Amino acid sequence: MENTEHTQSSGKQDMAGLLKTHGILPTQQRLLIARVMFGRDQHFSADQVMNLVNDSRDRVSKATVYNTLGLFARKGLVREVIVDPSRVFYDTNTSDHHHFYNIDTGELRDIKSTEIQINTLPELPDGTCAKGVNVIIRISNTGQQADQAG
Amino acid sequence: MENTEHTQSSGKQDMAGLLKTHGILPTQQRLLIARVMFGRDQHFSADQVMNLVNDSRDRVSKATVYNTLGLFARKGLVREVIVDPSRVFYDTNTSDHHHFYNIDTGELRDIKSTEIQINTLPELPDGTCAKGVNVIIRISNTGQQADQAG
DNA sequence: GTCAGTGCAAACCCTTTGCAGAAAG
DNA sequence: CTTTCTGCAAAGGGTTTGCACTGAC
Repeated sequence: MENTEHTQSSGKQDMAGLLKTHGILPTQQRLLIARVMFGRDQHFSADQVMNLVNDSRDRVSKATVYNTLGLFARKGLVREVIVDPSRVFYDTNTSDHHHFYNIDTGELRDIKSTEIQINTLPELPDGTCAKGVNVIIRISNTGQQADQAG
Repeated sequence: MENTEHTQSSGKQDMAGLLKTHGILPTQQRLLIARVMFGRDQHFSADQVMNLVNDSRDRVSKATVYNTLGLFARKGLVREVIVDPSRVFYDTNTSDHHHFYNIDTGELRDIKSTEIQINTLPELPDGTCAKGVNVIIRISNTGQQADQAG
């Protein structure tokens, strides 16, 4: 595979390269979605991506947004983040890191992997291998009271 | 088959007490659900609870199962575990601990809090307080290969 | 007797799917 | 020209809701 460095600044060409690098055929819709996601904030629900893409003059159908996000995740371009039972978030940061999840606002925020140091990891169940360690720190806005102490 | 007369007096009282302790009115259906959950394995989807409850001669409607699980979670009797976008798990173990999640089988398994030692925790965003730290180690059965190559 | 809880089915919401037409190579 | 992708709308599956009935106190 060609090494197409993605400088994140100029756009269309780099994105096409980025997609190809990940084994993804860079169609028009996929480029739109990729450009929208890699150009801004880094956590998106499918719905947010839908809105961002369709704010511009171009448009992509809902089915294609879902299919594309699933494809990106499978190919390692983005990472799925499961913190909310009602929707999946997609994170353009695929490096090793963790998350704050604000249960009041739904905001998702990165924690650098260097900011959480895990000393001991348990031994894995027999016949399994680790696919990833996710730390989620659920936070809420001070002053508000949840039902349960965590 | 199963002995459906086992908890007529003693189990019922304990469960009723447990519910009351958590500020939950111990109705018949809630007792059934609590008895099913606290009597076996410790991670349940709503659907599993539904099946377990309705295996016996008694029955509880789907709406009541969902409402009850939500109530139990809000009252701190069980803990919601969010690891799978397609369903919520309820954990009868509310003490501080973490989870293995087998992405192949969907199996959820406890990790004692003593088995994971976290050295450094990041500082919280302004105006927020921590509601819980969840560590999820996603595992898969050895030999199987995920899609993510590039 | 009063008020909360329950059951049913329909509503909801996010996500996936089937298929015909369009685009990519 | 062949294969893959896209769009639409409908289906799916877990969860929630509205309302009349039942049960708890």
